[in-house]
Amino acid sequence: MHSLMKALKALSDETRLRILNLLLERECCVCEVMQALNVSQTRASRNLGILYDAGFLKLRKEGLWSLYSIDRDGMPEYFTYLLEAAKKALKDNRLAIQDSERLMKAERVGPGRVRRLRQ
Amino acid sequence: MHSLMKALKALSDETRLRILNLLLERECCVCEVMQALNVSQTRASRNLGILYDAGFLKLRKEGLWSLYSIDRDGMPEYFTYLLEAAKKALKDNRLAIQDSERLMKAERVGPGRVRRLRQ
DNA sequence: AACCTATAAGCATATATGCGCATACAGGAT
DNA sequence: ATCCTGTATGCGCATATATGCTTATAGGTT
Repeated sequence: MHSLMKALKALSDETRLRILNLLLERECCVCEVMQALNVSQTRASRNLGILYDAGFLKLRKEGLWSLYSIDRDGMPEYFTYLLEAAKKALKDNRLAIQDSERLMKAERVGPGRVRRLRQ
Repeated sequence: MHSLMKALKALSDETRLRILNLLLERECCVCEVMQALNVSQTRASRNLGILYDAGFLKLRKEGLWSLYSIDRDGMPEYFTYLLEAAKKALKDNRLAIQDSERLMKAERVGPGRVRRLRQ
């Protein structure tokens, strides 16, 4: 039950649902998430970490980048039901759609260069 | 997304998962829940209310009793996935099994008489 | 009417959560 | 080695959450 509670807590947050929405499309690094959601680096990293701890994500390091993706093989069977529910609920969500669009334009550069690009 | 978040928040609590476990078996009144979980009246009532507000339960009044049950027809489609996940995760849970056993012995009497029965 | 009884709601309090700021850490480049 | 860059973490603060105690409400009984 503890694992389920942790998973549910992890999902019951707007930021993290939005992140999940991105990762349901493809693997992302922290800097892509922060661009797509338009949130701070701290916020992106923290919430990815929470989803990771809950068991939804796996992490792959590539040079400087931390690449997160959904850990379909590693997670308990019943997590799939939770993902399915999230998928259904996010399908027509305005915010989630916007995020997905911004993800397409996002570049794999970190906060430093993002800051510069914005000026 | 707001509805999903509310649903997930409602489920991400031990007391409420235990309550859901009972209601997956059958309709219950508040006093039966408090006996099965061995918690205070306030706690049983509050958490039933939270599950109700989130959209999982329906309420039927019968005399003094408030009878809560899972609202399969009234809830959004994707809630079923959440219930399915909870069901799977609770299946072998020690606490949940104990609760179910105590539910069988519970009587449809409120806190007043429960207190007296215990002496 | 007065009195029980089952449930809900207000209030106070302890604990948990989310976030930004600043800083630490680690891989690459020079 | 130093410097830059992407990510993670400690700290403090504001807000949210869960719970018990007490009180209110409403149906039943006598």
